[in-house]
Formats: sequence, structure tokens, C-alpha cells
Amino acid sequence: MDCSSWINTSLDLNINPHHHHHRVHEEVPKKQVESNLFSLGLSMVPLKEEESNTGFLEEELKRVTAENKKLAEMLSVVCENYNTLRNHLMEYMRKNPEKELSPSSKKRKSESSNNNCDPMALASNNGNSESSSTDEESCKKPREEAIKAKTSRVYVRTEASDTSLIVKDGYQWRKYGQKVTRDNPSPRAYFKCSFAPSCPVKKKVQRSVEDQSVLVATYEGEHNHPLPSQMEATSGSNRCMTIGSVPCSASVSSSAPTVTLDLTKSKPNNNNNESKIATKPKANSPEQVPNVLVEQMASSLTKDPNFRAALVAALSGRLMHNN
DNA sequence: CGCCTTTGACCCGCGC
DNA sequence: GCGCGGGTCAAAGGCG
Repeated sequence: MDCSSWINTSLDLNINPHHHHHRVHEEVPKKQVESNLFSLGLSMVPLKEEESNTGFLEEELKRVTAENKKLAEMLSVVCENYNTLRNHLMEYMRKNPEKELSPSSKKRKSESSNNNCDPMALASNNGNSESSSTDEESCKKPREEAIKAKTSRVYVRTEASDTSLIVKDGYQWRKYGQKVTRDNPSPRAYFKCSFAPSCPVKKKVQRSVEDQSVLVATYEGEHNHPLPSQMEATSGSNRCMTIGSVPCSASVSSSAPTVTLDLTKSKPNNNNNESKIATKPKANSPEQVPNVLVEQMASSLTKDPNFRAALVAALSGRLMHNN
């Protein structure tokens, strides 16, 4: 399967206010925008700013609204693409039942459901996808689900020249191994949460086969302690938490889509502003995702505290820089 | 000195 | 049973 389809889901968000003039932003009334921002828990700038800043803020609001709209549109497109691809995959697997699994079937069971080079499948595999487990898996190893910790994947775009396998997610990690795997020339790094053994979370980081500039971080388990960077952030300093930090607990309830938000490495002077959003509709619904569901997904996005945290960090970082 | 990374050795599940 | 390959261990060294 061609992975360029998911790479193209990168959102060409132009957050630079100097380039917003071409956007369509007159469609949502300002009051609605403000209420939307309030519902997000965002406070852009202290209200005691002088008059000149209000114009800037209005433009900022319009811009955010436009991007919000664009996000929703992209989301629906991604969902449609996902279902199209999924239908194709199902069709293909139905026609070629035994050939399909050849590369990953050699792997361990616990990994085989994860280690798939199809990014759509990757994005959809998050441990809580009980509906995506195949029939044979569920009857072969019923207790696997209980034993196996929640897994989630995070895609982080880095510069191609950056050879480190470091994914900043706000947690502290201790590297305990590195291996070169067969299906990927890039080494895979193994990390444990530095709170181990009290915290059982592990993560694996490896460059994507298709795009060497993309790091794929696979998280296993859930942290049983707060995010260290959040503790710092709430301790008085207005320093932003690491942009792009997406804690593994970002995999949300089974009724909501799993969202991976990647804001890492967004720099003010380049156009590397892509925020890649991988969505996971309910895996066992081959039919097209209705708009209602898309709206539901978008709504769940705004309710997800992790998404909000990342969004707040990204926006505040942008605003501070643009000021 | 303590924590971290590195890296070769070892373990273990799976397929043949 | 054996080999392969992914995952983990643990000794050694680096670094602040």
C-alpha cells in the first residue's frame, strides 16, 4: 500500500499571521470563535493589552477559526481516504488470504498486530481497538488482550539529518536497548519510563521505512504518574511544555477516534508546520463515515485534554514568537 | 557518585 | 531440535 496517502494528511497549516490574508475566515462570527476558544480553555493574551493588540487578536481569532474549519475538512477527507483504503485492503485480503501476512507473521503475536508498515493500520492500532482484533486472534489468545498493555503510536517528523531517536513527549525515558530489525534498516531504540519499575510504560522508537524523517514511537502501557513537564509547567513558570508532547494516554476511549498530533520541530522560519493527524474510526465499520461521526470526532478532539494541552502549547508558542 | 547510553550477550517465541 | 529475529539484560564507559 502506498504510504504517501497518509503522509499527505499533513496539514498545511499556515500559522504565521503574516500570511493569513488568503484564507477564508469571514464565515464564523467572532462571538462564536471566542466561545469556541473558551470551550477549548484557551486564553490567548491577557486582556489588559493595549488597543493595538485587539486587532491582532481578532485576526488571530479569524485565523484560528479558518484553521479549525480546515482541520474539520481534512478530518473528513482523512476518514474517507481511510475507509477507501480499508475497503481496498479488505478486498485484497479477501482475495489473497495467505499471502498478505508474510512479513509480519513471523513476528511474535504481541507484536504482529502492531508491526505493520501500513500507516493507516498503524494509526488504527491502539490496544483499545478491540474491534480490530481478528477472530482468530481473539479465540487463540483470549488473555492476550488482558495481559497486553495499551499501545499507541506517535509519528514525529524530524529533520532527516537528525540521527537521534529521541521523541520528546514530556516524560523521562531510559534507553535500555537498541536493535536493527530485519524489515527496517534504521535501528530501533527501546526505552523504559524512568519511573520504572513503578511505571511499566515502555516505548520503541524507530524511523519509518517509507520516510526516514518520520520517527515512529510505539508506546506500551499507561503511565501511573503525572507528566513531569506538566508538573513543571504548572509550577508558576509560563514556560511552555515541550511542543509536540503527546503522552501515550492520548489514546482515548474506544468510542472516540485515536488522535496523534505531531507538532514537533515546528519552527518559526520554515514551513514545517505540518500537524499530522491520524484518525481511527471504529475499525469494524467498513461503510463511509458519516459527517455526524466526523463532527463527533472533531468534538472529541477538543475535549481530549492531551490534545488541548498540545494545542495550547503550540498556540502559545506561536503567539509568543510572533509577538 | 549517580544516572544515563552503548552494545554485545543472552533469552525466548516462532517457523521450518 | 535448530536457527532466526525481536526483546531484554547488564557490564562498561561517559558525563555532569
